[in-house]
Amino acid sequence: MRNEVRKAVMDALAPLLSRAGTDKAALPYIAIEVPEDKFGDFSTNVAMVCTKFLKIPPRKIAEELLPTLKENQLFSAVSIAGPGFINFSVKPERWIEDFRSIPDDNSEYGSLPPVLGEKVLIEFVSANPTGPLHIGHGRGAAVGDSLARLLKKAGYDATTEYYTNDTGLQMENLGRSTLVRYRQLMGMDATLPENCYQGEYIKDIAREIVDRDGNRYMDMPETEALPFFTTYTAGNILEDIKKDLAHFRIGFDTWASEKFFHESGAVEQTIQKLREQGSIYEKDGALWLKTQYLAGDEKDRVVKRANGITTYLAADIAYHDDKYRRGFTRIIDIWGADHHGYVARMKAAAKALGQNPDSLQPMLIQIVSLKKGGEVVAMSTRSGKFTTLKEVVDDVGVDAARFTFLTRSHEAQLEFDLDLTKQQSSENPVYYVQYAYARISNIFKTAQARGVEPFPENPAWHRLTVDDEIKIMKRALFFPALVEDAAKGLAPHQTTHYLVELAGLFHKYYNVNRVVTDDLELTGARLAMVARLRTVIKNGLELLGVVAPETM
RNA sequence: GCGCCCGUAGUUCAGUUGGAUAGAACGCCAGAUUGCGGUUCUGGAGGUCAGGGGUUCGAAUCCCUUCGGGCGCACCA
Repeated sequence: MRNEVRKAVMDALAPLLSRAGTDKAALPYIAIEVPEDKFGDFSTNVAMVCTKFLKIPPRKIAEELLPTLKENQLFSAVSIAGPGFINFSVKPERWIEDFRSIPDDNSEYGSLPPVLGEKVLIEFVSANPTGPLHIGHGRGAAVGDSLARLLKKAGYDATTEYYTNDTGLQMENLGRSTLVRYRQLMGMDATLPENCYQGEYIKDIAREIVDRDGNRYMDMPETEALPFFTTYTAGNILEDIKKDLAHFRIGFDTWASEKFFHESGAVEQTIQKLREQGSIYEKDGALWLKTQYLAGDEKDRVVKRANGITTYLAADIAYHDDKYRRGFTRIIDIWGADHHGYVARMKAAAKALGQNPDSLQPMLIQIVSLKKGGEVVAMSTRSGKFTTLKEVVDDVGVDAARFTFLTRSHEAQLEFDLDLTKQQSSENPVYYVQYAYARISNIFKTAQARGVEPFPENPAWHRLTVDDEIKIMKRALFFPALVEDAAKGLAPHQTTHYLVELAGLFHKYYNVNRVVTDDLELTGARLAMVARLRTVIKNGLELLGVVAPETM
């Protein structure tokens, strides 16, 4: 529908453009919006936006467009208002005509035609296998997964990936942590170094090794035992991470490993390539990437240390090179907000690799603060004192957790209220939306119990005259536009707001209107309507990875 | 000290690449509700968009500045 309005506007604008001798490629973005009710169904700022361009006052442009727009059969009314807005009312029969094309069988709806020439990679979570996922990872997971669903729905070729940092100094620290705990369990007087991982889960893993292999590693020198402990611990933790993610309904299309890029020689090759090409130079025995020159970074960054060991950044450059080689044209990296200093570095890397830096889109997820019993729960990472994703999900459930993570823009800090999220009442948006779905499902059960034909061949659409019915149909029909907007804006949280609004319209309607009545014709029409509403709610929840329940 | 992000109703947050009288939920106040299924609905109060300056037809949105909060400033990852 919105696209039809856009086309009508563009068509009307065409003569003015050719008269001015300009083509529409140079045109600024023209908004087709859904305004407040009183202004009609759609509005556009086209006249204001084109003022500078055409050197004509906004109201004058609007007046020139008006006759053409009024001829369009889509509209029942077109008017100029305020500084130069053009407001449209769409003919009621056109709304119904469009609305009836929504499937009434809960099937696919809202998918947009394929976007050609774009291949998107979304990398997210990518937590180091040094400990369990915490609540912040959960937010990143929910955002990344929902974004992937959204982009796919919007017609993009999108792939999800998890990058494991399974090598390097932190991995050694991890292995040493387990080794020390192991020795302690074997009765040895060993103390855990500062830079080691203090969490209880390390002890559990050490205990597993004791049960498995007994004292086998006690006599070994550390250099010999360490690799085993590192590999075992990381593998063990990664399995737990995968389990937690699976339970949170997060799946990845592909898994990438830092170790692989080192072992395959890709890291060295990439460094070599960039060095020959002039983006890397040598200073103080180390190799530096010109991040300052390439992307305005504060300073240049080391990719290979003086001791010959490559840095994390080096591997990440090789990894991103690999992403581009695999044919991705857009690379979305979802990171914690504490990585913002890393953005310039990777933009520089993209540029050095010969790519457009704009094709790399890091999304920084702001922190989550946990609130319990009205108080904010303190969290610190390394010390092992943090709330795990698993704890939260076990407490509030997968649906509520996912939905809550997606109620806020990813770039706003989020307060996660455990008590509220756990509550199964209308105060909790996720239940409010799910309840709307369950209610509709129940209406059909009622209809069935009363022997009413739930899907009449030709619903009497003209019987749907209640104000709220029209509102519901219009809002439901906005769904494809929502998919388009949210995908374009990388803003999956818009889906939750939309669903809450849609559910609100329905609850209000339900409260004053009965669907199943003795009036069979009206009943048939209303059933046809709520069936289509159900489709939209289900497909919306699907974008969030939240279940649409038949019963609560 | 330098850099990045943020500051919107009592609270948590939206605000569609600058648009019409800044919205929602929760909370609060007042009411409705024997009905398909409970966890329902209606109305109301509530704002210096942190403060100040600028850009223009028009600013919560863009620029400068002050204040307040978060984060980052490694040859760690």
